[in-house]
Amino acid sequence: MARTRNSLETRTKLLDAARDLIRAKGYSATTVDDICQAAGVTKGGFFHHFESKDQLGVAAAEQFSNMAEQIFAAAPYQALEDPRDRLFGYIDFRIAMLGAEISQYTCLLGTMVQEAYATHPSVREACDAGMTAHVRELAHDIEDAKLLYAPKASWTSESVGYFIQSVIQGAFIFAKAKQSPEVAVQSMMHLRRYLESLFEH
Amino acid sequence: MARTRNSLETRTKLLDAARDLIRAKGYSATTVDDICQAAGVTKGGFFHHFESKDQLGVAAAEQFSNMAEQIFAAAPYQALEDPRDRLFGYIDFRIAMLGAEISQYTCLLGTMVQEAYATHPSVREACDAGMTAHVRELAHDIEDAKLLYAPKASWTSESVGYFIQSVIQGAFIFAKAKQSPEVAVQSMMHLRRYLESLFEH
DNA sequence: AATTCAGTACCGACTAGTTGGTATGTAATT
DNA sequence: AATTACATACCAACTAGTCGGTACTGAATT
Repeated sequence: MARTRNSLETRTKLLDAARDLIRAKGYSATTVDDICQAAGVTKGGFFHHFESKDQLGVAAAEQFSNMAEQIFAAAPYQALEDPRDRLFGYIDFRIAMLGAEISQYTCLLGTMVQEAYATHPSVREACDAGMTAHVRELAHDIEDAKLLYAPKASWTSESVGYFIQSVIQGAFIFAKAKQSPEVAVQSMMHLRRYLESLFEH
Repeated sequence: MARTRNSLETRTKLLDAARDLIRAKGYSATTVDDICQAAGVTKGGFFHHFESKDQLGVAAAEQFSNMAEQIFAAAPYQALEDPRDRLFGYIDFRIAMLGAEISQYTCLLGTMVQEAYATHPSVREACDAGMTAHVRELAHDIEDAKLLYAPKASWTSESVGYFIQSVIQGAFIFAKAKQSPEVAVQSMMHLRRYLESLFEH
């Protein structure tokens, strides 16, 4: 394997491997050796790029957050002019994602923070930062939609953003438990109905 | 240390220790030695009661499920006559629970299944069974409330039951990420508002 | 009532394999 | 020549699980 000696490429390979393995097995059960093998790198290479396993966890959370931002920024619904339409576009987009493999649509941050919140502070913080950033992004459209369709409503757009993410995270748990996205899809449909009720008049 | 030589008591101690440790650190990060130490039992004692760590995981899930059933069966809202009132009683009860310590209100099943779904089939199954049983219990009241207040609605009570649990599970993730139940409370308030909209006329 | 004895509950030292991390070497790039 | 980007070999601590042994129990036998 006369691999091109490309630092960034190796780092990315390690982060991608970590993302996939942690999504499937969790943070603790994923070993550094697992990640190295999946990325085709040796231990020495791993610790050249990351000081510790925890630091890799933080970096993986950051990379996942960036990847998510790009995916949603590039999604077709962003072209819609009405903020309410963009919001429903987001929900429908996430429902459509449930058609892929479980390992493709679950959230690395939600998975990691469950295990790490009490024992790996830096990882917890990185997961929180990533999820909060995503909610903030969403909250823009919610706020704009509120001004147009529900200016007098008592709820805050931020809380609606967190509610949406809670439903999605919870739906992932059931998709994993049932090994099928069916329940998750139905939950997201309920979520959609609720959002419709918030913006009707 | 009263050397009570009581099989059931020792087993319960092990299961209680497992429940608390796994809720805090996750399934993989919780070692058999951890559990033994917390329960005041040696390794020999542990493996006298459980064939393997996985089997303990299954037993812990079952015990947690039973404990939950008892708690909700004994909750004050069960005395209400109107099924819709009981449903809102359940939601309010769960919101009130968020006032306790994080480690007291999070769900062992949701925590375990995230890590175990792909790698520990027996644990995944036990978690699924426990969560499904809880939804089924909830769905009774939802069904009765539907017959009274929304007989023509197109949604199924089962799907509403799963939706409720999804919100709750997702709320736990944010409580862990933020180390505060604030967001979780607000999400459950949104959930309550949605349920109100389902049963109004 | 005392003795036997089989079974249960538990102990703690041990093992084979795994863990995150390190120390050192070396070929490629700058 | 110096630095970077890895590879290899290694380690101390930890991992789930084993195994021979011990203490206690309760029922049957004496």
